[in-house]
Amino acid sequence: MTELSTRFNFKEIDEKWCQHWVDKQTFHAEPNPDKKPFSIVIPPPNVTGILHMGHALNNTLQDISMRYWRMNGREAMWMPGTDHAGIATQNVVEKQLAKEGTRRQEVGREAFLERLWSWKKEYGDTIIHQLKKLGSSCDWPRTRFTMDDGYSAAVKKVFVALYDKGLIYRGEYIINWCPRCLTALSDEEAEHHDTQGHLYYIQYPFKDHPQESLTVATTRPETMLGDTAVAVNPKDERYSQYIGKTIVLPLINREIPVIADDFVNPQFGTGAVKVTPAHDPNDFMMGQRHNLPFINIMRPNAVLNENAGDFSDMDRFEAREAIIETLREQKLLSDIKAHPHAVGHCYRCHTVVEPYLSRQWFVKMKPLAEPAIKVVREGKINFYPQRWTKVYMNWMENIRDWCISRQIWWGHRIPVWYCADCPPEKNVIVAQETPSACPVCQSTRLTQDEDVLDTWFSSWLWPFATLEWPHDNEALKYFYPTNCLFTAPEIIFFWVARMIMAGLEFMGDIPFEDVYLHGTVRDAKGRKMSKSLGNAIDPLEIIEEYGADALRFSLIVNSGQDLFISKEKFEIGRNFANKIWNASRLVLMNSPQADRTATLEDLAAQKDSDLPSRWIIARFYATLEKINVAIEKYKYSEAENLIYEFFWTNFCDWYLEIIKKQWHDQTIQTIAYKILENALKIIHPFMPFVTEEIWRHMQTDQTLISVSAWPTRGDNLEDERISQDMQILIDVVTAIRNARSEWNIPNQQDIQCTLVCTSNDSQRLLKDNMSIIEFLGRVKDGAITDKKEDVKNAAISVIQDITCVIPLGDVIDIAKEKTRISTQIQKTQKTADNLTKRLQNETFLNKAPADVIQKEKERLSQWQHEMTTLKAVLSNLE
RNA sequence: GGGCGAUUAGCUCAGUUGGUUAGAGCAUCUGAUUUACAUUCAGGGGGUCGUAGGUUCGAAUCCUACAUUGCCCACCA
Repeated sequence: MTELSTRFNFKEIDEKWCQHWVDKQTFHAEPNPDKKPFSIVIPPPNVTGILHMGHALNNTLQDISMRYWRMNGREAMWMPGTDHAGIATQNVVEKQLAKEGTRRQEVGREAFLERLWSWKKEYGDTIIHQLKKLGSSCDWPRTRFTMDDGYSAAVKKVFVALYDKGLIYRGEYIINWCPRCLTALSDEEAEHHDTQGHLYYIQYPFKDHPQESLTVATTRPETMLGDTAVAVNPKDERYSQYIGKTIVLPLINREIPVIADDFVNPQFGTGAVKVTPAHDPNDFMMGQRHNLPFINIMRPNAVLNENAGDFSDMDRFEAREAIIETLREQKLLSDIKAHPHAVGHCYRCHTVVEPYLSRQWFVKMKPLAEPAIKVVREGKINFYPQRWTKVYMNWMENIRDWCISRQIWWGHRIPVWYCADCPPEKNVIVAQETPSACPVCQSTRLTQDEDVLDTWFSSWLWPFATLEWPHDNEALKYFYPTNCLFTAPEIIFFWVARMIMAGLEFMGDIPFEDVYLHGTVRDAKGRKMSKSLGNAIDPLEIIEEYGADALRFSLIVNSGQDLFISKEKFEIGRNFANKIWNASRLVLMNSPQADRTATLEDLAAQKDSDLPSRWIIARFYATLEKINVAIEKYKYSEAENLIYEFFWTNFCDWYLEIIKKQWHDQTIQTIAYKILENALKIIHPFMPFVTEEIWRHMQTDQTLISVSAWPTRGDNLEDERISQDMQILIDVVTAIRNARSEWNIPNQQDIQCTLVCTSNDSQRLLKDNMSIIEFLGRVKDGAITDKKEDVKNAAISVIQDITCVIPLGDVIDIAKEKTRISTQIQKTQKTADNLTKRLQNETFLNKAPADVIQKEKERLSQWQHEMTTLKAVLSNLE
C-alpha cells in the first residue's frame, strides 16, 4: 500500500473523488428489474445565486440517505437540477441592469431574456459544481432545469389540462401586488410582518347636514380617495338611522352612500368602515354585494393616478402624509392611535404589497386539494417530524385559489392567445402549441398573453416532469413515486403541498412517501443567515478550510431542530476526519499480513479470540444495528453520535491502544483491518471523501466504497458478558490512571498495583488480561490475590468485587486520601439509603413490576458491597 | 386572535414505552510530546432538567397553569 501522510489532506482528496465520481458516472442509475428502486428529487436550488448553508444541510441529508440505500442494494437515483425562480432571478438581473443605468423595458423582452439565460448558465453551473463539491451523489447526467424544453412542454400540458377541466380561470379580483416588481403575487408570496402602524379616525360629513359626520377608522388613509361607500353593521343601533344617507367624501367631494353589511364589526374602531372596493379584499366583496363602483386610484407602481384628484402623481406613502395633513387642516381628523397590525410584504423584494384590483389567471384549488388531504390522512404520505402534518392539513383544508399569472418576463409564458377579431372574453385560445389561426373565426390576428406563470406552477411538477413526463418511459415508471422529499418547513405550502396535488392529478399517484422537514440554519445568535445581515457562512469557504467531510459531519452532529452554527463548529468534523485518517494509517501500516478475504462474521464466530477483539466486534455489530435504525428513522445526528463513539472511543482509544503491542499477531492484524474496513462503510454516507480515499488504499482492485455493500447484521449482537468483562477492565485501568493523576505520579515512573478479588470469574478475567492492565496503566508488577492486603499508604479504589491497591509510599497524603474516601462513602451511603428506603416501601413492593424490584435489590447489594470495602479502606488508613 | 415548537452543565445538544448516581462534544482546570493523530492522549470540576402545582411506589420524561423565547397562520378596517 501507498504511504499516507500524517494529516488528512482533504483539499487534494476532495477534488480527486469529486472528479472521479462524476467522470465515472458512479451515481448514474437506470431502471433495473433485479433491484428495488430508491429515488429522491432534489429541491432544485434557485439560480439566483450561490448555495448557502441551508442548501449544504439539505443536500447532506439527502446524500446520507442516498448513499445508505445505494450501499443497501437499491437502485438509487437522486435527480439533480435547478429552478428558474421567476421573480427572484428576474430581480437580480434587473439590479444588474440598474447598475448599468438601464431597465428591462429599455432593453426589450428578447434581449432581457438573453441576459437571464446567460445568468442562468453561469449560476446554474456554479450551483451544480457546488453540489458536487459537497459530495452529493446525484445522477448528474439527468440534471434538469425547470425551463428545459421538455419541462416547458409539461408545464403547458398541465395548464391546458387544468383549463379544459375548468380548474383554471381568468378574472378580475383583488390580488397581492408588488409595486416594485410590478407583478401579481400569490397569497403565499405575500409575507405578513407585524408592523407598528396607526389607526386614523377621519370624519365623513353628511350631504344634508354638513355639520354632522360619521367617523371612520383606517390604517391606509390614502385609499379613501377610492371610497365608494361607508358601511355599518345592520344591528348596530348607533348607526341604524344613518343607513341609506349620503356622505360627501372629503378631499374629492364624491357622494357615497352609507350601507349596512354584516361584515362590519361594531367593536372595532368606530364601528363605521370606509369601503374601498378596488383596494381591499373585504371591501371588494362588499362592493360586489352592494353593487358599488370600483375606483382604482393607483398606478401599478403605487403612485396615485388621475382618480386621486389633488393627490395624483404622489407615491402612496407620500400621499398618506399629505392626506393626513390636509384632513388635519380641514379639522376632519379626529384622532390617530397607534395600531400594531400585520402588513404584507413581497417575499422577494420586501416591498409592502398593495391589495390591487387586476385581471389574472387563477387555479381552482379545492378539487385538487381533496385527494391530497386524503392521502396524508390515510398515511400514504408521512411527515417527519409528524407535527407538520397538522400544518399541512390546516392549510389544505382552508385552501384558496392560486393566482398563477405574473407580470414578469422570466418564466413559462402563459399558453393563451387572444383573437383580435373575436369579441372580448370570447377570444381566448388555450393551447399547448402556438395556434396558426383562431379556431372560431379563422383570424390569424392572434397575440399571446404577455404574462408568465408563477415559478411554483412549474416546480409543482418536479417529481415527474424531471422524468420526462408526459412521455411514457421506463425511468418514470421505475423511479416514480420517489421515496422521500427532504426540505425545509418554509415551503410546505409553496411546494410540498402543491407537488402532492400535481402528482395525484397528473400521475394518479403520490409523488413521495415520506417528507422529512429539517430545520433552518442560523448563526450563533439564532438569527437567520442572510447576505444582508452579513452573518452568512459560505459553505465553500468551510470546504476550503475544513474539508467537505467536516462540513457535512458538523452540520448533522449535535443538531437540534434549528441549527445554530459558528465557524468553530466545523472543527468537530475536521478533527474526526483526521482521526479516521490517522487510525487508518496506523492499521494499514501494521497489518501487512491481515487476511483480507476474511469476513467480520467469520471473525465474530471465533469464540476463542481475546476479550478486546471479541468486544470490538460485538461493539461494531451493536453500533451497526443502531445506525440502521437511526438512518431509516431519519435520526441522522443520532447515527453520527453512534459512529463517533464507536470509532473514536471504542476503536481508537481502547482497542487500538490495547493491541499496540500485539501487531505481530496475524489474527489481531486481520481483526483490526476488518473492523476498520467495516467501520469505513458505515461512516461513508456521512463522510464520503475520507472513507473513499482510505478504501482505495485498502483494496487491491479498483472498487469504490460508494458502491460497496453495507455490512450485514448477522446474529452477532452484543454479548452481555463480553461487554461487562470489558467494562471491568476499562474501569480498572481508569482507576489506576486516576490514581496517577490524583497523586501526580509521572508517566515514566512505574507503579505497582495489587488487585484483590475473591470470585473465580474476576480472578480469571484479571489473570487473562493482566498484560493489558499493566500496559495501559503503566503498571509494573501487577498482582492478583484473593487475600485482603494490609497495605499502608496506598491509593485504593473499588470496581465491583475488585479492590485496586496502588502502594504510594510517602507520596500519599493520608489526610487528603481520607477525605476523598469519605466523600465517596457519603455519596455511596446516600444512594444505598435511597435504595433501602425504596425497598422498604410497601407500596413500591406491591406495585412495581417484579423485574424492577429484582434489579433494585441487586443494585443495593452492589452498593453495600462497595460501601463495606470503602469503609474497610478508610479504617485501614487510620 | 389562533396553531406549533423550545426551555437539561458556561455554549451546542442527547436523553427511546416513566425505573441505575441525568449523558456527549466544545469551553474550562490539571498533567502528558522521541509513540497513527496536539486536528492528540490521560484525568478533574461543573446540572435542585424554566417556575408552581398534580398524577404515580417512582417524573427530565405524563397532566394543568404560568413565565421566557422562537416560528407559522389569520380580511377586523
